[in-house]
Amino acid sequence: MEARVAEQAERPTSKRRAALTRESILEAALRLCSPEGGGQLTFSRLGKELGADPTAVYRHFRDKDDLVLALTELTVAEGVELARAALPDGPSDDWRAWLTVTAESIRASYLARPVVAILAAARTTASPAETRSVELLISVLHRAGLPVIEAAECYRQLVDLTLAMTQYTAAFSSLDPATQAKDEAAWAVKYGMLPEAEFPLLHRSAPRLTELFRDDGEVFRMILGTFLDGVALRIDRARDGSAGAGRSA
Amino acid sequence: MEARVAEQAERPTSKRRAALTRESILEAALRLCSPEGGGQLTFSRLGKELGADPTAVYRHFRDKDDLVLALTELTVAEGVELARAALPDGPSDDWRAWLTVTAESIRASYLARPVVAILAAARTTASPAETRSVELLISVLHRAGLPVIEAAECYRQLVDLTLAMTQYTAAFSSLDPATQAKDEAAWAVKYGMLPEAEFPLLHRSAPRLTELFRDDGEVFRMILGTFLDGVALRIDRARDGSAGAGRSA
DNA sequence: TGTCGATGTCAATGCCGTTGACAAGGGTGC
DNA sequence: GCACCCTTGTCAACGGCATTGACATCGACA
Repeated sequence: MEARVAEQAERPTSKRRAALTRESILEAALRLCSPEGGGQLTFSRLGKELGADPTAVYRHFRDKDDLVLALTELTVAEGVELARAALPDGPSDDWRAWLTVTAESIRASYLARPVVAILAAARTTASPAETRSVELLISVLHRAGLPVIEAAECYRQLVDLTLAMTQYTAAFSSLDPATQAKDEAAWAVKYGMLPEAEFPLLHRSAPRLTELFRDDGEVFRMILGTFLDGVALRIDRARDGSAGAGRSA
Repeated sequence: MEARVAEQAERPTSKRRAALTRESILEAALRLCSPEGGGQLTFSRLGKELGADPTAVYRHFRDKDDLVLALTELTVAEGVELARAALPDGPSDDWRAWLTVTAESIRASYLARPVVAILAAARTTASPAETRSVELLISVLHRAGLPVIEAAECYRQLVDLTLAMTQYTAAFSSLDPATQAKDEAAWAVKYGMLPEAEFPLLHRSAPRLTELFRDDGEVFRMILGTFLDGVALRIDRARDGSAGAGRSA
């Protein structure tokens, strides 16, 4: 079935305009999900983008969730690819760089389609491309000195942390500008006009806090840095603990 | 205006059944937002819960966003209160316990109303009750040895991390059971049936990973732990750096 | 008593996801 | 070549959603 659809895509059948295919629909949907896409993914908008009836999409995807899941798979695939391109092929000893690049890649590919980030939210897809990447990541942590189980836990923490933060950022960036401004105003009022006598510390750090409000990326990088410091500590502990007994399995 | 509404609330006017007030609406809304509430907050459901016409709510809240913001303020207020009850009144030296309790309290009060967590998502409210709590938190970090600005950055990291993770969990828990099952099945297929030859590490850690899939709370606690280890490192560094110059301001 | 503002009701609007009935068209078997 | 069917696209409709405007009600106050 998949093959037949692809065949149709290659030969435009020379009849109607560009027959709808899974791929062409996903492309159009990704266009709508981009930051410039307008902030909403609906069937009517999708139909307009494709020059076809909105309900035609239902011939290729069971429902919206099905479509969103496919978009999510494309997105994580791109994230994995992004990370692979920036990392050596085999496992490396620089676990910190490895984890940083992985996290930033996931984040970048999601933020290129904020709408997907929001809709995918808590969904998990089982994309095969991702699996090898996970195995590699765990192996890097394991070679760094962490027992296997702990390395796996660490991977899970990193991924959840990254996905949650990314979704958090995407949700805010996809608010209409008026609402965003309202929120920013709330921050400014809250932290900019505090009486120094009652809130000396907040008063002094207000400039930095408002600065951080505008820069989600900076906050994420800081969190990631602190988190990785914690991982470093764990690695040290694991090495010290297993020092007398040699390399643990 | 606020006073008049409250007055009406106290004297039920003895005419119609329980006049609608801001408070009664918020109460009903919170009931709908609880985990048992049905997973959706809509005007029609709210109207039914109140025994009134759905659109009557518009006399008390400009629109849904206004309502959600009010619910959010209640929620963070409860979170702050929860934390305050579990912590000493004045600043303490146990910064780690302080941060842990704060994070867990925020998380707990949001997860008691997952719908609010989802809808509030990236919104920021300027609730005055929260401000004192923030000042205290920064002071705890400062007393632990962090410069003021760094302490503020640390507060920001903790809050964003906690809110993002909480929202992430709430989003998943508010999926309809069928979808949740589908996701869990995806995980099981992905990590349970991996060929040991190709994915030795994933194969060994699969049981732990599936266990973690079911327990968001555990993942959050682990992330928080690792993060706080990173904070500890920063505190140590700050202390070492300022050791020769005495207590920094 | 009459007026006004605040509150509740009702009907209607427009967008959303989704469904079912129907039409067109090409591939397959005769 | 013909009939058939399966896939694909179209159209109209449904129920749910947030929101709005016109109307009714009722208490307060002059």
